[in-house]
Amino acid sequence: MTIQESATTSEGRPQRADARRNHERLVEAARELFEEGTDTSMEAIAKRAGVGIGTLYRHFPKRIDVVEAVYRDDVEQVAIVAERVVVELEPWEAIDVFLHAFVNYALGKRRFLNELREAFEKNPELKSASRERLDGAVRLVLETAQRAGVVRTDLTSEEIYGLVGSMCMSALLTTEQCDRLIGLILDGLRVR
Amino acid sequence: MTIQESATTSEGRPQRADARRNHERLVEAARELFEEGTDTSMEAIAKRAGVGIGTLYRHFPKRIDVVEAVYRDDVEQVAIVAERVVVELEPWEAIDVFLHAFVNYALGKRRFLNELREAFEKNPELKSASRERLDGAVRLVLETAQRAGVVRTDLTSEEIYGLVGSMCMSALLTTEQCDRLIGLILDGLRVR
DNA sequence: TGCTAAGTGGAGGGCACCTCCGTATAATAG
DNA sequence: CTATTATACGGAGGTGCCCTCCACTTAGCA
Repeated sequence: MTIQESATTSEGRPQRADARRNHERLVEAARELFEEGTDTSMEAIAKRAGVGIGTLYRHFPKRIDVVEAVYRDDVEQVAIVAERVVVELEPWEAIDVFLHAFVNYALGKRRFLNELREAFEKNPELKSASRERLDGAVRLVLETAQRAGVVRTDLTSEEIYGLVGSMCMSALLTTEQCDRLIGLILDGLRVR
Repeated sequence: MTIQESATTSEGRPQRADARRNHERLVEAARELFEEGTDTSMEAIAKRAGVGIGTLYRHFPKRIDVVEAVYRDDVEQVAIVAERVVVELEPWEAIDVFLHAFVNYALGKRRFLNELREAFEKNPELKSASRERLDGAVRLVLETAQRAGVVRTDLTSEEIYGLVGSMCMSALLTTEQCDRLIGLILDGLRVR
């Protein structure tokens, strides 16, 4: 668990402005560095965020807490994409854009599967909460498309989630193969 | 690549007896320690093998080389089980015992999937060679059972290998679930 | 404007991977 | 059996990483 979940700690004053800014910078820096491998050092993350190493550790007591924060943020981004596409795009376009964003998210996770497993073990709430959030995002987009009649109705969000998720996690498929398979899945979903 | 593949280097004298003994001890010690997590230190491996740290590094220049050696050895063990069961056991018993040994091997690999991926990347020959060896082992046992008429003939070794392998690799299944599923698969294979 | 809780930053402890090189010894030749 | 030498051993110490600690700084409030 990181120091705060929202702008305020559970009791007492609101978090100071500089602390909040640094927190955001650190997550941002960590995500950028994780893009190219999980073997980034804590020092590198702090440096990139423009803060001291002590500050990094104040916000994230252990290395695994940084992983967790980046993961939480990624999940949030995917969920936000879902909420945006259903109001901003046509139903079919929405599911198309969303699934690609989802795959993009999931493929990134392949890199630190081990670290993620560790984080899940340490904190089961993380697993269930993010799973719920992601499943809700898939459901939102899928059901919108289904109600609009552009996607077949004999599939549930869990099935889509499971199919796409495990496809991305498989060590046997390349990124390109996953991309092509997403096209295939979309074709299969579409009502003709 | 470790220092030697067999008893002799590519040219020149045979390897010294003490070096050979230490090599075996090191692989043995590493396997035992890896059983309970890949975060074992090099010092711990050397100590358990009863050799100095320098000796460990003489045999395995990088940490990943130890992982590779243990993996090679594990694959070899599975292949040897295959060769033994086909001559020592009845055909049905043979496939039963072998598949359990195979699952046992594969489940152990879940622990250091990341490290293994790294080893494969560094040395593609490792991946193809072990895959070939394992597939050959499955084929030997399967075809023996098929010729004896105790196993259905409409399945190939690749299919069994893929099915059992991916089942074991899935992060979603527990060891117990895999064990039960192996029973299921065996039931499905048997000619009634 | 001054007070103080909240926050910052980096020196340094401890541990892990790996290198280097002086010492020891197995294998061979005389 | 002894001498020779390539081969192998072992561990002190270099480097880098995770993390702790605490003296210093600052945002936010009265």
